[in-house]
Amino acid sequence: MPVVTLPDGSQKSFDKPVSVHDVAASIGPGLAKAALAGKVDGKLVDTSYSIDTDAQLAIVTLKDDEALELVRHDAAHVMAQAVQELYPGTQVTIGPAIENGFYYDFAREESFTPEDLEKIEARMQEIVKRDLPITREVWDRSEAIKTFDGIGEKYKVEIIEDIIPEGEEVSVYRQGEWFDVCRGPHLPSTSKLGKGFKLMKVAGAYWRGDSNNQMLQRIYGTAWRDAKELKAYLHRLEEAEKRDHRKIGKALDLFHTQEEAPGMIFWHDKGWTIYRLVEQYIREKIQSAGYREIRTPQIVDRTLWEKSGHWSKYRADMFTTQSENRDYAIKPMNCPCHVQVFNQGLKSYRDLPLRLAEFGSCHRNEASGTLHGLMRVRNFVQDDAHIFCTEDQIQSEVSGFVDLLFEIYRDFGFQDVMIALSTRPEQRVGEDEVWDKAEKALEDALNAKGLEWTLQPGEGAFYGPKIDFSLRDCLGRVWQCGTMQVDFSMPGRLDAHYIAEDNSKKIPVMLHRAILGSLERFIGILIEEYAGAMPLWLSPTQAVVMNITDKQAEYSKKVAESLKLQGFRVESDLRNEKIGFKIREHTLTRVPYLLVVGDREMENGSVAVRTRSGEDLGSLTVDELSSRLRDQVARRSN
RNA sequence: GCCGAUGUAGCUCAGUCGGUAGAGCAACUGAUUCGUAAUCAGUAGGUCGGCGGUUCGAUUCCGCCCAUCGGCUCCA
Repeated sequence: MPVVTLPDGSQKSFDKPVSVHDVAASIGPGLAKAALAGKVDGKLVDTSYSIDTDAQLAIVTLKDDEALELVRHDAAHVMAQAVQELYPGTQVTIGPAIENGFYYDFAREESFTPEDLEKIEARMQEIVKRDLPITREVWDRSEAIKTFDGIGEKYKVEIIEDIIPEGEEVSVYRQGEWFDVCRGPHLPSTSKLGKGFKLMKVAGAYWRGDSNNQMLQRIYGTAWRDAKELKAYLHRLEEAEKRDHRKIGKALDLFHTQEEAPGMIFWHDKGWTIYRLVEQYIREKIQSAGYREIRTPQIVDRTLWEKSGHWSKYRADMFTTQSENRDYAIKPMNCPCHVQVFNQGLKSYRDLPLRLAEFGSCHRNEASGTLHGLMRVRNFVQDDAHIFCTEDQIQSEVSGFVDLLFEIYRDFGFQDVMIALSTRPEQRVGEDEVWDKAEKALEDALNAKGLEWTLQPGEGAFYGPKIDFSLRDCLGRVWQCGTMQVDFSMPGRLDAHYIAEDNSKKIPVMLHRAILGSLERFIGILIEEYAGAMPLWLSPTQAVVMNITDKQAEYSKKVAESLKLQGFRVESDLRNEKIGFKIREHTLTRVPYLLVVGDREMENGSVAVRTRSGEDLGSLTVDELSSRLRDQVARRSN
């Protein structure tokens, strides 16, 4: 005799167990048709789920966010069915819903081609049309293993064997002839998938994410409530692709790369201007935060890397060179050198915390397949620093760092920062009590700021826990920028010590920290964030003075010169072109201010000001303009 | 590194079922001196990513390599 309570508080009682679908039908035929799933006491279930005790029930329809996930998951199943119908012998593995869509990993000898994707998509549409009921079955575990083994699905067998404990039952979803092991829930039938899906790309993916395993073929798709939402998503993607820093970098003449130096950037003057501005800004920030900037060698004898532990662990990823029978490594990081600086002269506890910063150029021989524009390079410069301190100072240093980081991110206009705390991995150095203390220090610092963060257990470095701060690129890909890592290992390995208050010799803790991370990567993200229209303070060219006819050439030069003397980055465009042509060109290269001078302006000593967004600010005197620019630069506003 | 795709003029791209290639923009020359997103005309520009093979002949077909793009793995 279940009593079902609906979200509006109304109750319905039934004299026997009822399915979610039955309840929906008892409310109305429209709802029965729209019902895709149910939420029983907060748990998402199929519409066929039988309610036999009193329960809270919400009927899930396409309007609900949960439904979108079901749609995506079902799209994966329908795709797998389509693939297996079209390409017999292909084995299925796993196929989850993901952000914006779904994927399914297949094991098949031949590769899927773009034409195959079209065929598969067409077959999916057909399966949707067939309107196959999707039903849940419960199988005995050993029976399931036998069945999947019998049809040659060895990956499925492995999944059942590994994921489902012996003695437990296996839930299987069936649509027509096709069935798959799945936790569910699923839509009531394939037609509910509708027309809002599209296959996007094929990619390789290792079985179970392990590069020692066989490589499978992953087909990615996107799925939405309907065709209209799909179209909107595809449009958003197109727009996002226009922000790609590699495209903008070329279009705005910021940098280039070429075959002869894979993963390394040729910075052009405009891009390098941005780079220097970013670096100079950070330099000022860290100076007032009590850091001392140093500079250490790029090429260092291998013995130092052996001592630091990098040679044994990362040798393959280091560029090396040799001279006069000595082996060297081109530094992949600055920290061992910073310890050398720390080690010069006897340090006292009074010297701590000692914060050593360096914009050091590092090289890492990243795997070729991982390189990506400015985001993943082989030569980069970090806004790197190492803080030598006592264990007791960790928390206040972390706290101060987090404040500085957010102040800086704010100045660059970033709001959406993802924070993750990574704790002790299985293989590690250091006492557990020290780990406890360090992890707690990091956690407390984050919580004290009221920040949202996620925990990544076991993901810390072998030498200590860390906090990572990540930003997203235009396509939503996440890139780590800031970092704060506690290190109990390296100072000891490299003989760093200080004299404590009690006159004993102690090893300092070292904090590795960066705010922007790689300047290359950070600038890539900046370019995408602003779609190339950098805020005034970072614009390589802040204004262009353009004349209407040759008559105003001298005056234009004078205006440009005067602004340059005041410290602004200004160019003049005196070409014999129509004013519309010049405006178009400089608008497309995202110059913030376009200063037009004709006879009128020349007469009254002004400039006609237009912004890159097309706004007409009317006539301003050069003084009025420069105070406007100065103010905007000071506020770092866009 | 692994899987797949791609590589043609400075840029964006078309093309050749094997007979050494084209457009638009940019560049250059000339004309035009013009008021807020493209003035007109002309000229020039390519070892068709690299190396090798097949062929009378390869940018096109085959092999290897390099780079790029999308994923996977990795990221001290």
